[in-house]
Amino acid sequence: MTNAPQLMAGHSPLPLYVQIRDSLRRQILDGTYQIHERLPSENEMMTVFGVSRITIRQALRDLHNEGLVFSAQGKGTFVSKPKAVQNVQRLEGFGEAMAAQGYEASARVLSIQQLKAPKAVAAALDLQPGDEAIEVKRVRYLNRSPVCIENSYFPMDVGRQMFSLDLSGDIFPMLENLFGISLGGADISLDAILADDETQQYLNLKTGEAILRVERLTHNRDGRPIDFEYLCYRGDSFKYQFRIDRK
Amino acid sequence: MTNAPQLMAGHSPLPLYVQIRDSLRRQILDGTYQIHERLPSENEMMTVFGVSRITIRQALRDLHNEGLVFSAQGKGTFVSKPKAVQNVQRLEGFGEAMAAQGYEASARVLSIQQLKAPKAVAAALDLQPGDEAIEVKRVRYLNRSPVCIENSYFPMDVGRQMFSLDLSGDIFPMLENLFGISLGGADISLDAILADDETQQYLNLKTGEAILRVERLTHNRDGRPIDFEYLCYRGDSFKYQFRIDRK
DNA sequence: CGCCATAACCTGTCATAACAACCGGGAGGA
DNA sequence: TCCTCCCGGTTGTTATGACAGGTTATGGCG
Repeated sequence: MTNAPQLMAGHSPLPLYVQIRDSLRRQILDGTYQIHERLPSENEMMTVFGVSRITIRQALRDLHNEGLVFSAQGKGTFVSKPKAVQNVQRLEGFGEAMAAQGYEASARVLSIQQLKAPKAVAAALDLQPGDEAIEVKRVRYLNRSPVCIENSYFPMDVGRQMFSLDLSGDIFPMLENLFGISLGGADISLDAILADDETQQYLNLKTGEAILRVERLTHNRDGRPIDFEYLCYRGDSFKYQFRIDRK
Repeated sequence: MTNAPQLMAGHSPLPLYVQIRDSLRRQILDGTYQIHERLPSENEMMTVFGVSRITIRQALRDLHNEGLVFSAQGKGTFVSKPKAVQNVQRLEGFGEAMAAQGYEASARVLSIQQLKAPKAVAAALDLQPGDEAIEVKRVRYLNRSPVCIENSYFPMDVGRQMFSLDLSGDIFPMLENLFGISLGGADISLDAILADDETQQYLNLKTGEAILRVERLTHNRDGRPIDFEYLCYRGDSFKYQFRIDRK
């Protein structure tokens, strides 16, 4: 068979524009459409996929937001992007991101405890002063070398359930699948600091090395803060990459 | 007069959905609609603004991409945003970003010269090995304190014109307005390093301070690389913030 | 041959219409 | 009283049709 039609009409497991979007994305990523190559016009796609223009445009709009294509009025829609960086626009946990790039990622739990939330944590998680929270400390390994210390704080109703779970894997999929929390977005803040003693020790650092510190506050889809973390990465072995657009 | 209709029919200066989007954004930012408050339903907006549903949805879609609102099927569309961080999803130069937050930003040019592009620069700008490029070195000040050293590299056809310009302001608006380049997006990469001697000197640092290093490759709207920069920020006086979404 | 008008094609915007899926509450039955 | 079912409201998806405005190629005219 060919590459396109037969989008499974009938009762619709997935929206048509999702199927078309994913199909186009696959063809872009596997090189069927090369960089700067023109995609078929919206009209052509209408007949190829057998849907209306609005559906095609919805698929293209998503790809545009992902940075995979760009359009020029009067000319057409073209494949834009060269490479990897890409999907860091999407909220991913450390392990998810690394696995997607073929690294072997693991984690070791240092401690898990219930405590009175520090002021910054309480503010971030929208707690009252004096409220308690769950703290999870972990070390992250990449190819068996320690690269990151992770301090995560959860509100009680979320964190309570963690004492009985295996925390050596990724927490995001756990929140979504086991706890049924739909994650929405995250506010991220980065700066650079010098390693303190504890960090130095766990990351096998010499005195006075630079640390890339990430503060990440993750919300559920309704905007409620779910997870506030400090991530301290070895400056010499980790880069944080992403892509943004102008206007 | 009221706040809504009369969207200037006729020949259309701006698309309707842009006017509606901007109007809603203004009302969200000025507090007319509070956090987590439900916006009028799409049907109500249709009659209020006197346009069709597709136009309303296009406005809401943009606001959703900006992170200002979120929708729940069967319930409605709600104001999400917590606060500032927000618009860092947009590509902005240092001065633009700081001015938007009310800081006094300035820059001092250290040098501008034509040279053979270093290997990493050539790769980023898509140049042949041996090709020349223009290098601009500047120090960035915030409220009169130095906070950042900026090394920018431009391809010859873009950079050549810079020798005769005032480079103490922002370069992005210059590229757009004077050179007529439409900027598209940027790939950004962050890590942490220790200050070298030159950086220490220009940023008034003691020995061995942490530096937040940003590599930023900015493209025009067609995907051609235009500007490759290394930005070295004082770790103690600058944070890089942004927001990302899951799926 | 060169210039310009025009046609063909493309994306951008917008209207109208319909049905699906989901949420909340109220009515009605056990 | 409590549970269930249904209905009205809301967003999600999709079709069809139309016109505006930009780009490119073609072809005719000077």
